[in-house]
Amino acid sequence: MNTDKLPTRSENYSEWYNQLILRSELADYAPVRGCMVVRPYGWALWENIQGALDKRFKETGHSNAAFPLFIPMSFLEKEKEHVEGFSPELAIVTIGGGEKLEEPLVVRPTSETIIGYMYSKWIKSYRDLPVLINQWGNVVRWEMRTRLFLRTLEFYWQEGHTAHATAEEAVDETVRMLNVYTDFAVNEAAVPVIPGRKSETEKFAGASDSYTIEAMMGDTRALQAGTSHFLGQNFAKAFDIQFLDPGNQLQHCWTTSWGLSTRFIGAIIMTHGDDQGLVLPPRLAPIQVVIVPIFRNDDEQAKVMPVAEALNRQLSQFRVKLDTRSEVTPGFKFNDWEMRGVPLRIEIGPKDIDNGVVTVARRHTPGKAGKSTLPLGDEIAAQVQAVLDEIQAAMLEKARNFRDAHIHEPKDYEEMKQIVQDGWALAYWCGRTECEARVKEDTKATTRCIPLDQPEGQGECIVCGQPAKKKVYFARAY
RNA sequence: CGGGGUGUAGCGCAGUUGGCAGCGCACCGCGUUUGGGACGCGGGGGUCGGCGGUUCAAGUCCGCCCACCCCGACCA
Repeated sequence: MNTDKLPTRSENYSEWYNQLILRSELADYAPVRGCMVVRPYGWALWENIQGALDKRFKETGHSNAAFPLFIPMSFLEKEKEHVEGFSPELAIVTIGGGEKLEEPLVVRPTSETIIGYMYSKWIKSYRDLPVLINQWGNVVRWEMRTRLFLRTLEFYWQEGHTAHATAEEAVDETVRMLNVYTDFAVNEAAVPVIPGRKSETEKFAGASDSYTIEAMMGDTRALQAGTSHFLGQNFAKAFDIQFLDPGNQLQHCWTTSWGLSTRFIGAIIMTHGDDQGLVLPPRLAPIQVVIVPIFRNDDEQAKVMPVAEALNRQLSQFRVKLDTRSEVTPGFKFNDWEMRGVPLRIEIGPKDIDNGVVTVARRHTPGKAGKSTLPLGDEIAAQVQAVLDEIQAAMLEKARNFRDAHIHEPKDYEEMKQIVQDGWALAYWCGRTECEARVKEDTKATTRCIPLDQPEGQGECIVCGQPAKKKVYFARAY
């Protein structure tokens, strides 16, 4: 076990991130470059993310299904922008069972094409619509530069694919699912994302419009934490997804797709983590409460352990762990569980038992300020629930304050160049690609999103000074 | 693909003039410890990235290859 301190975020943010993932056992490097193994602790976190999202998908009328990993190469080529966007990063199978394949198979980078193909078989009538399907799975994109969780060659995600009779319905669906992601991010992960629309250059290959939730990481860089795309009739036309409307007219469907991946784990790490390690939101943490018994000798052990075990049972409604390891000291355990981000630690020793209490330590509030005592007794589970709720709320508020403290509205282009070095700039933008490109050239910052909750305004583009109606966030991104 | 770098125990590294393969952490055993990262003693673990060459002798010198990392380019 590595007992050295982590690098601090200020001395080396990316080393802090990498080492924290390895040491907390969320994930490990696989033998293939750019691939990761999601370890049990990381997968448990992902399962909790899945559960929170899947519930919301079901509540909004979606069903899960599973489509194949392999896609005929020709499918990708049917939608021009789609193939242009994805061809540089495809993994392609050319041999199967020792025989050269008639047609190469792409390992799916995303499933619009194969699902579009199936939808064209299934959809004949307006009565078949809407089709609302989600799939949980893995995809492969041969990225050049990879980072654990943020950008790996293979990653796990969900991808929703829907087909509708009208553009309005499809747009509504796109925005509905963006709102589902926002609700999940804010209320489950305590990640205060900003929902908005992507610019033409930043949108998904093949989409008419892409929407995103953008999150600010602890180094102020932006992370696209989930996306929802209005695909127009692009894929419906490429794959002949057609239906007869009530007037017996043949029409193309309007489709959407939306996805959120294991990248979101990176968002949680970098939104809440501190120099001591992970800080996980109670609603998603694989272990919500850890109980650390403390004793010096057999007599004290005999006194403490039955109480600790009884408490463990009393808290069975939570994801609770009783740390019975005898080979490490309590001090080691405190640091160990803090590094792993467990939201609430309960210490129970002879002194506590004498006083009829347990000591609780809140992960998100380091040191003595986060410690208090709770009386042992029938009320303890309700009190623990209250503390977890309080932690969840405090984490969201802290992240929101950090975000808002690093968003500025520049008065001119010079000021904007300064702002994006350590924050996000919110400014009017004329909508032209040239202005985006100039900002990227000058600062490495890109447009992140055009936030949805803004009134139509009148302003001047921060770059060129021409009339602009909408503000956009500029930031350096992962 | 261009520039730079690194490959020696699970991890981090040392290895001098070519001459027995080492150190710290981790791991295993025993004992003492245990309210904020304990300590002692004992122990296990190696294709020195690969192939070839020079040599009595190669981790060390030479050649070729491979992998990975950093910067750039590229990119949901």
